[in-house]
Amino acid sequence: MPSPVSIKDLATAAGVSHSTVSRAIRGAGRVSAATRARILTLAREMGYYPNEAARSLVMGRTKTIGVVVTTIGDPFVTQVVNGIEDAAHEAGYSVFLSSSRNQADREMAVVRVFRQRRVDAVIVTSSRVGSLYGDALAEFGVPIVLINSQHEGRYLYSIAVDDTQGAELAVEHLLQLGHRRIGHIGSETRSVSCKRRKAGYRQALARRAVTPDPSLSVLPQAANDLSAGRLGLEMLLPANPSAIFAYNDVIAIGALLEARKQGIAIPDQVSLMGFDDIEATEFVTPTLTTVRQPKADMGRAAVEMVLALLKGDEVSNRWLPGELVVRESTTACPW
Amino acid sequence: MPSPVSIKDLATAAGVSHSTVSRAIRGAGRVSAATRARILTLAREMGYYPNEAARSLVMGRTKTIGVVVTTIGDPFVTQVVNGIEDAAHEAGYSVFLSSSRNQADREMAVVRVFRQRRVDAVIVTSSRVGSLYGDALAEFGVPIVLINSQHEGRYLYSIAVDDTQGAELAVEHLLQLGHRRIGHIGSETRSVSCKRRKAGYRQALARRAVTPDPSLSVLPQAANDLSAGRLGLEMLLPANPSAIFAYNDVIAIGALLEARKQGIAIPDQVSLMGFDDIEATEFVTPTLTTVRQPKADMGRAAVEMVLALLKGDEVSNRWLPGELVVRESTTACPW
DNA sequence: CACCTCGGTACACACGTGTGCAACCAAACG
DNA sequence: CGTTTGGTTGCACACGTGTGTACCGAGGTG
Repeated sequence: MPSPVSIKDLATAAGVSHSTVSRAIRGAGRVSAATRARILTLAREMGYYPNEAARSLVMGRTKTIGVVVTTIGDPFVTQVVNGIEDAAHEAGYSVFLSSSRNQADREMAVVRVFRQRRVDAVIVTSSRVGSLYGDALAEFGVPIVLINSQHEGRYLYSIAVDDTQGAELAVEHLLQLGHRRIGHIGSETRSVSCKRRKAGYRQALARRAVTPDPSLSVLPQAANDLSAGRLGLEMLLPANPSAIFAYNDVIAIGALLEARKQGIAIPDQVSLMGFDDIEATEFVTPTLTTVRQPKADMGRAAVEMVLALLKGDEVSNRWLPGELVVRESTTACPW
Repeated sequence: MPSPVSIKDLATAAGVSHSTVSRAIRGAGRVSAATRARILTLAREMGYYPNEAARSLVMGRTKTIGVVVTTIGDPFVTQVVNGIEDAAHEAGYSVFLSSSRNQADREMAVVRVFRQRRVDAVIVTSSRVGSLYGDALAEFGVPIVLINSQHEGRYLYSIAVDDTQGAELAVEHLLQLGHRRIGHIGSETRSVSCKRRKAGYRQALARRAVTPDPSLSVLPQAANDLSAGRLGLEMLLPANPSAIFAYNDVIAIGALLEARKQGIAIPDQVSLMGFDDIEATEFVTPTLTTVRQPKADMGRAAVEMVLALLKGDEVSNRWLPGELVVRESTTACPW
């Protein structure tokens, strides 16, 4: 286990002072081309890699972004992190990944670790960002960007999908297929974005002068998983919808499974749409029509925002548009 | 943007030297209980968080693990990273996440970054670990643990699922259901584990004295995705199997979709199994019987191995057992 | 020739923390 | 009271890197 070669080792080997080496490596400063070339080849030969810890210490920055996720298992989070990592890598930043599991103690621990590590910025995906947690983050004093957060704060910046526009897109698609009795299954656990998607649903109906039927809009009391979709479908059936727009894909898939169980043909009897475009939409039968969230783009946008904030630029929150993805679960209204 | 409070600020505030503060914080060393308590409460009040970069510099370790994945999008990788992050967090380590995307230049860049950051160890998930890449990693001089790698090296440590045992489990399940003509769809792109699973398939058959039919074992020339499964099913149909064991879940789902397209009822006409237990197995219809890889456990095991290696312990490679998960896609042989 | 300029280099300090060693102090002991 | 002892604390250095400043030599100019 040979200890890594330091800038001093390199300096002695090259017969110069360590400061000359530093300038040669960084490319900045007045170093003769000859010396510079000699140092660079020597560095390669000796396998010199500048110690980022030391560099961070003197520069007062770590070139590091802390990313908090509730759980990496969430297929949505996964793609966002993908985009974050990609953009961070390009900008020369590294990513610390930590999951909070929605546990208060874990959240506090993550903040503490990030403070100790002196991350230059923090990106939080899909979290509630409880008040306690948010305060701790804000007091931290580094740029914080939230992605699809349920939190609306003054000192926090955010990137999110345009829930209203996305929902309008979805419902407009159903309207164009001739549907008029369009049901909506909401989500209790994600109230902010749920409210926005419901607003989009209403606006799309209003634009076509379809009077909304309250019995066509349900809010199952269940966790944000398949069961909410199953329950939602049951609640919706008495209202006799020809199409259903679910809050998200998981709920839509839950409704799909329940429909199959009850012998309801999708899309022949009822058209069905979700929101998010998770991977599983392609695995179910029929494949699920949905509104794609530009997940990787949202991750990239978060990094861009972080970089702008670090540069001291003024930035404002961004809402990225959703994109309609038509698959097999929607078809013309049979009536 | 107040710059973070340093150990010196705390020392002046407490009226002691910074070394006393250091000892008080770390708990080690001879400091009177009174002074210690005073410093600790003061630290809390002033919001002091020890700078890990400085600590790393003087301690010669970073309490950091570099994790390389091909892509975070892979649902398998996701769960492994989950386990890694969890175990690392418990041990006081932080995780640098980087994706290589199976691109040589990215792989080299990742190694370079990890060297600069002086990570204490590296964990690599599901990679080919090309020779170039592997050499660069080995020269790095820190413990390296591979998870489900296709690479067999002398200086590299590894954690993997027991492919042979898992495949035996799968085929034994089908045999118990009365199947005798059991087909197998392999994967070209992951030759090492594919070979092992095929061996397990053969051994299970041999134990029940079922003579293997070569036409029941196919190796579609396709990427490791749904299309391989579709192609595999087509290749297998002429051999008239009553059950199929696919190399993994994605391939099995591909076969499932193709079967539906061709009007073949699963499981009534043909039983179907995968391997891995990815999330989508619960979303397809029928839900997919499979062999679960203990993904999170594999991640945790990798961290344990890393910690042992850092302690200087002798360690040996580990194969974790797969676990049979029976769902709807398998049933008794109809013949 | 003296002076100035400018490119190249070294010296010294700083960043924040851990730690060996010496110094100090109080108490106990002779 | 002097000495020893043991527990607290400070001093100084180290870790690896960036950078302001000074030094030095060469070349140009008056």
